[in-house]
Amino acid sequence: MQAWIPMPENNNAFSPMPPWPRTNYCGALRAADAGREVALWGWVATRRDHGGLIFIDLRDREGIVQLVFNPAHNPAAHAVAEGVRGEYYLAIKGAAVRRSAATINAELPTGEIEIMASAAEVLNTSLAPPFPLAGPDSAAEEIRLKYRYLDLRRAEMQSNLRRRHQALRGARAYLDEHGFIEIETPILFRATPEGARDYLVPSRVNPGRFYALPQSPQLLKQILMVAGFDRYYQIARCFRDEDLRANRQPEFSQIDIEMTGPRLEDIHRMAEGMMASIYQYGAGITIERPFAQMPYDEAMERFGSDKPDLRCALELKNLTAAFAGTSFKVFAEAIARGESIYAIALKGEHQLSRRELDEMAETLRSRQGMGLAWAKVAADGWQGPIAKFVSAKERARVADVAGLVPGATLLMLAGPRGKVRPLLGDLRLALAAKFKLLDAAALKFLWVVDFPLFDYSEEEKRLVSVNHPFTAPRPEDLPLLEAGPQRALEAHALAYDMVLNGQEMGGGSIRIHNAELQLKVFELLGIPRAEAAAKFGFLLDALAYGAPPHGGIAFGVDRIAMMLCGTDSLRDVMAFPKTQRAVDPMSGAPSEVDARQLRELSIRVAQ
RNA sequence: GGGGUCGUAGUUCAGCCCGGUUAGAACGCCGGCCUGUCACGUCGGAAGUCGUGGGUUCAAAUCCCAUCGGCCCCGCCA
Repeated sequence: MQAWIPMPENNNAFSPMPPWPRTNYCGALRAADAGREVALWGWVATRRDHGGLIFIDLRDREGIVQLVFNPAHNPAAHAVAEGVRGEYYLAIKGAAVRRSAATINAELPTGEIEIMASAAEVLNTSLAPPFPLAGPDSAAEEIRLKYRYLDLRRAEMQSNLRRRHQALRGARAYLDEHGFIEIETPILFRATPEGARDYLVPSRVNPGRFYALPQSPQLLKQILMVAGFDRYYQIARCFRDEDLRANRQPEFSQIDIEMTGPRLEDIHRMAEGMMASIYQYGAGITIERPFAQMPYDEAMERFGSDKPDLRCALELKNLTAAFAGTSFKVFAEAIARGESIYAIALKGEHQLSRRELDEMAETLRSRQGMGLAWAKVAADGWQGPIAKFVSAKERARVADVAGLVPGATLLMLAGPRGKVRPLLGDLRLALAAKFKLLDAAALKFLWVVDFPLFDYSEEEKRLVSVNHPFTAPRPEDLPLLEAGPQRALEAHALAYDMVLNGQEMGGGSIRIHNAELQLKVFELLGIPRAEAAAKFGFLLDALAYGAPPHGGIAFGVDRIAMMLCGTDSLRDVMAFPKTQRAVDPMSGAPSEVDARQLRELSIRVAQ
């Protein structure tokens, strides 16, 4: 960290306001502006000094424009340009003139004109930037984050953040138009059980007590429905104290939406309309509606994922029945244990080498403890290590189920269905990437519906919510909730995810608006009535006062921005993200604090 | 918490396997020359805690151990 900034040399004429107003953005000038007198402010992108003539590319948020300093035309301005360096901030005046045919730069939107400078002032000097600001990112991420103000000057980051802004404009425009009211909810809220680890904030005036930063405004938006706002939205900041990933930051934004009395299709049509507006504003793309819909069970069965990427036609095949009675020991034993055999069949044009197959099998064996069985399908039988254990009858049945043609490669896994399907789902995506089966330009939207209400946590030895504990079950499944935890696992939820190209864009549910049912769900989750009353009493109370049926959805703003910008990293669509260890290299957060601050908060740091 | 990978001028990287002169390149920076460049050109120059600490060795950027940091992944997280 720099202890002090070296005093810039020619800064004796400090003027807090530019000497003249700006008439145009540099990058917004066009051929049609030729002949105008313009006044510009901007950063020096590059300077090309020909000894006499000096060219400067001046940059602002709209782009760059070429300035020409000619000593014969204006010696004073030329003298200023001689002393100028990269990232100096200049104010200039001059005439926009059409370039001669030979000097037009077709690479630049402003390339048909240039500015003959008649006056120039240095509003601020600059140290030499620590990394190049032109072109794509060419510096380590740590350095980009430390000098984020410079990184954000780059055209790519300017474009990403503006696209994100446009996307949010699209969301707001749609929601405003459809009667949704934007309401802010507190950042200082209370810790609740379930879900992710909370960020805690100590209370000075209540020693020993803590606020929690909201993981989402879930409970508050439900209470706003009880309060009668009928339709609510918010671009909400959410906080989760979990380990980071390329697409996970400790604080992130959601478009949070709730409405009173919706049917499932009301929410879906609304969300599709909003997404269409986002794509229209954010990318100028018109997306097709309504979106396709697929039950969770089907998604898992066909694609091994609850967020299938439909850009790829490859599907999983259930071969359990085809191998019934097989003499291949591994499969026979799996079937005897009640397990399943699933497979992916690659077409003949997608060949894997023996080495690739072995590596794939080795990865599955070492990481998952699963044995991959593979076979290449020839006209007269199968080839591969297991071929000799498979009878002609079985081959025929498998060929039928999996639609095998000669030349195909069959990749099979045997094991518990809950394990085999997701593994093959991952394999499917890896194969799709390897053989370039994904159309990069396609936008395959999908609603995944009919999620299970509960899952069983081996770790905690209890039921856990698949979505969150406020998700309503399907009405026809209510009796299952009364029949104990085992039967409750069969219950389905009125929950849905919006999936785009294999990414979860958003998800939501119809909520429980009945206090008794809510208590029942808490009970199934192993939360005793007393604890529920202590931690969620305010919600239960609210539900008891004429709470209307309600439901909603929340979208990941950052994910949406990533899709729109075509980047794989959240950090490229956030202005000030944190590193994988949740540190901000620019400000140094999180930092130690004064002993006095800790004392006021009644906090002692354990050694 | 675990696995992988990277860390060498301001920046991006080579050198590391196989230890041995003065640790190189490009871009950037500084200075000279240059009136149509747009990644200007050209001549010259400065610039290094080889992440840090320890060990092995006559000798370590290079081999070993530990540690810190970036990134990716698993766990975790919807």
